Amino acid sequence: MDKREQLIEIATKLFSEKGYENTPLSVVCEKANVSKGLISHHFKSKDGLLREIFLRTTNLIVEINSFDKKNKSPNEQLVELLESFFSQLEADKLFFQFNLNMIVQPSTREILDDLIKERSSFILEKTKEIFDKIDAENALVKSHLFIAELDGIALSYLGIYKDFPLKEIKEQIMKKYA
Amino acid sequence: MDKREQLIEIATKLFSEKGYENTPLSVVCEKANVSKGLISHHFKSKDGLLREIFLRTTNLIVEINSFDKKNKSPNEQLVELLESFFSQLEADKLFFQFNLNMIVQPSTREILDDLIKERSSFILEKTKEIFDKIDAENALVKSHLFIAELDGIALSYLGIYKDFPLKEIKEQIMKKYA
Amino acid sequence: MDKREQLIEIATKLFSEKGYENTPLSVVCEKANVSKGLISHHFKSKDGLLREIFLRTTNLIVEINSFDKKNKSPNEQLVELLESFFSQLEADKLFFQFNLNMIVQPSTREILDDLIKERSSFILEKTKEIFDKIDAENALVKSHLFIAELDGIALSYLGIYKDFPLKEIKEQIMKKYA
Amino acid sequence: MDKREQLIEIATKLFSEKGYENTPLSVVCEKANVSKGLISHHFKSKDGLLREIFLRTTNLIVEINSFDKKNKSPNEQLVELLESFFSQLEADKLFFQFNLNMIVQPSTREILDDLIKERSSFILEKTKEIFDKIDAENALVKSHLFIAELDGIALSYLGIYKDFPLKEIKEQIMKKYA
DNA sequence: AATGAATGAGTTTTCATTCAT
DNA sequence: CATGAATGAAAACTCATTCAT
Repeated sequence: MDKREQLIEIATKLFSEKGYENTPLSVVCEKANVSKGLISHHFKSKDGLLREIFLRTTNLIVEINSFDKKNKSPNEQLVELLESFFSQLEADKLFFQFNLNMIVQPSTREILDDLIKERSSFILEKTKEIFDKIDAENALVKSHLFIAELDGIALSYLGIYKDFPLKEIKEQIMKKYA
Repeated sequence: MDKREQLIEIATKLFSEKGYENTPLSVVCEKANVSKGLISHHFKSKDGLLREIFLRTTNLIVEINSFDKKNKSPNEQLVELLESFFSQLEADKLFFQFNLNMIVQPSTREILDDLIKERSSFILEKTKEIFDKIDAENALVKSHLFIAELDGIALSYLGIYKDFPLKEIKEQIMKKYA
Repeated sequence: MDKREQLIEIATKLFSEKGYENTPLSVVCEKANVSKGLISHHFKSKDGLLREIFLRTTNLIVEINSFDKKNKSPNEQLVELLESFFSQLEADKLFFQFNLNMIVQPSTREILDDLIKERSSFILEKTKEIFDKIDAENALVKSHLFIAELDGIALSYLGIYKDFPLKEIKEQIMKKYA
Repeated sequence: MDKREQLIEIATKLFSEKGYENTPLSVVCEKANVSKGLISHHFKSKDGLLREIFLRTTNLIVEINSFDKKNKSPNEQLVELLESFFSQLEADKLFFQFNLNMIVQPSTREILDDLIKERSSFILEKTKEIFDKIDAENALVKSHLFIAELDGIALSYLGIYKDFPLKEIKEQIMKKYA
C-alpha cells in the first residue's frame, strides 16, 4: 500500500484516540511501518500532517452535506441531515472525537485556525440555507442553535455520559424538526 | 501570600489558556514566583496539580447549583440556572474553556476520569431533580438534552464561531424553558 | 520510642535492602514517622547518617570477635568464629548485604573510607592473632585467605546463587580449619 | 568512529569507576562526544545501556572459559583457569569492579537479574565440568567453594585491603589446586 | 521515495538540604 | 527537639527535526 496513505490512516486513528500532543511521531511511524524521515518528506512537519488530516475530514463533511436537495422540503432536508448525523455518531465515534479535540485544544486550534474557520462557515452556511426556507427572519439564530445542539449531543455522548440515551434523544430531536 | 494558592491560581489560568499538555511546569513556576520543587512537594506531580484544580472547579459548580429552591417553581429554577449559566459564560470564558478541554482531551480525561464522572453525575442528578417536577416520565432524556444544549452553546461560543449571537440564543432558550 | 533510634533502625533496613543511593531520605522519614528536618538535626546530612550506621555495624563485629579466647586452642577459636559467621549469615542476610554494598559501591566507599579501613584492619588483626599461633610464618597470607574465603561465601550466598549449598560448604570449611 | 561503540566503551569505564547510579548520562555523553538523545535512540534507556554492557562482559567471560580442554587433565585446566583469573585481576581491575558492583548493588541487581542468573549458571556449570572429573561426588560443592574463593579474593583485593598480598595468595591457591 | 542515525532543546521529576517557627 | 514549607540543582527521558545515504 502507499506509505503516504498508510501514514495518514494510522495518524488519524492515533490523533483521535490519544490526542495530537500525546501522539509521538515515533509511534505513528512504528505502527505504520515507516521511517521517521518520511513524515518530513511528505508533510514537512507534524503540523503539516495534522493539517492534511483535518482537510480530509472536512472533505468528508462536505460530502455528507452535498446530498440532493432539489425535491425535498426544508424539514425533510433537516431530517435527512439528522439521520446521517446520528448514524455516523454511532458508527464512527473517533471521527467526532478527533474533531472535538482539534477545536477545543488551544494548541491544535492555533495550528488549524484557518481550516476550522473555513469548515465552520461552510457548515453554518449550509444549515442556514435550509432554515432560510423555514423561518427567514430567525434563520441565523436557529442555525446556530441547531448546530450547537448537535455538537452538545456529540459531546455528551462521546465524552461525558457513559449511559447517554442516544436513541431517545434522537427521537426527541427528530420530533422537533420534522 | 500562600505559595500553594498562588500556584493553583496561575496554573488554572495557564492550563485554561494553553491547555494542560502545552503548559510546562517551568512556566507555571516562573509566573508564580515559586521553585519547581514546590509542585512536587504540594501536589506530588503535574497530574496531582491538575486534579486539585479540577476538584476546585467542581466545587464551584456545586456551589452554583446550591441556590435556594424552596419557594420556586421548577421553571423558575430552570430560568435561574440558565441565567447563571449565561452570565458566567460571558464573564469567565476561561472557566468553560478549561472544563471543555479537560473532558475532550484524551490525556486529561484519563487523569481526571473519576472526578469527571463524579461531577457529571452530580450535574445530571441536579438537573433531573428539576425536570422530575415538570415531566417525570421523560425527565432523564430531557435533562440530558438540556445539558447537551448548554454544552453545545458553550462549545460554539468559545471555540467555533467568532460571531456567535449569544444574546439571541439566550432569548430563544429562555423562551423555551420559561 | 526515641526518634533518633527509630531513624537509624529504619535507615539501616532500607539502605541494606535498596542500597544507599536508591533510598531517598523522604522514604526513610516517612517510614520512621519523622520529619525531614530531623535528619539534618541529628546527623547533619545523609552521609552523616550512613557513617553512624556503619559505625554501629562495626561495633557489632567487634563484639562478635570479642569472645573469650583464653582457654581455647587456635583451632577451637577458628571453629567458634566460623560458627558465629555461618549462623549470622543465615540469620541476618541484610547485615551482610549492607556491608558488601557499602564496600563495593564506589560512592559509599568514598564516604566511609576511613571507617572501612579501620574495620578491615581490626578484622585482619584479630584473625592474624589466631593464625599466628598456628603457622606464624604464613599467618598474614593465611588470614587474608581465610577472610577472602568467608567474604566470597557470603557473596555467593547472598548475591549470586539462589541454590547455594550453605550447609555443605560450612561442613567443608569446618573440616578444613578444625 | 561508530558512536554507538564509543558510547558503550565510555559508559563501561565510567560505570565501573563511579558506579551505575553515580554516573549521569550527561557525563557519559559529554565524554563520548555524543548527544543525549543517542542513548535513547540506541538503547532505549539507561537501563538498556547497562544491560548491553553487562551482556558484553558476559561474552568476554564465556570466551575466557572457552579455551581448548581436550588434551588437558582437569587439574591442568584448573591451573589454566586460575592463571587467567589472576592475570586479568591484575590487568583489568575495572572489569572485576564493575561485575562486583552490578551484582551487589540492589538496584543494578534488579535490572540485570536475568542476565546475572544466566551468567552465574554458566560459570558454575563450566567449573563443575572440571570438578566432575576430579571428584564427581562433591563436584557441586567444590565448584561453589572454588568460585566463592576467587570472588572473595577479588573482593579483598579490589575493595578492602590495600596491601593485599596477591602474589602469595596466588601461590597458595595454585598449590592447592595443582 | 525512503531510511535511520544523530541532534538538542525541552519536560517532568527527584531529592538533599535549608530555615523559619 | 521537631516540623514541614521551600529551594534549586541535577537527573532521565521525550521527541520533532535534520541530514547523509
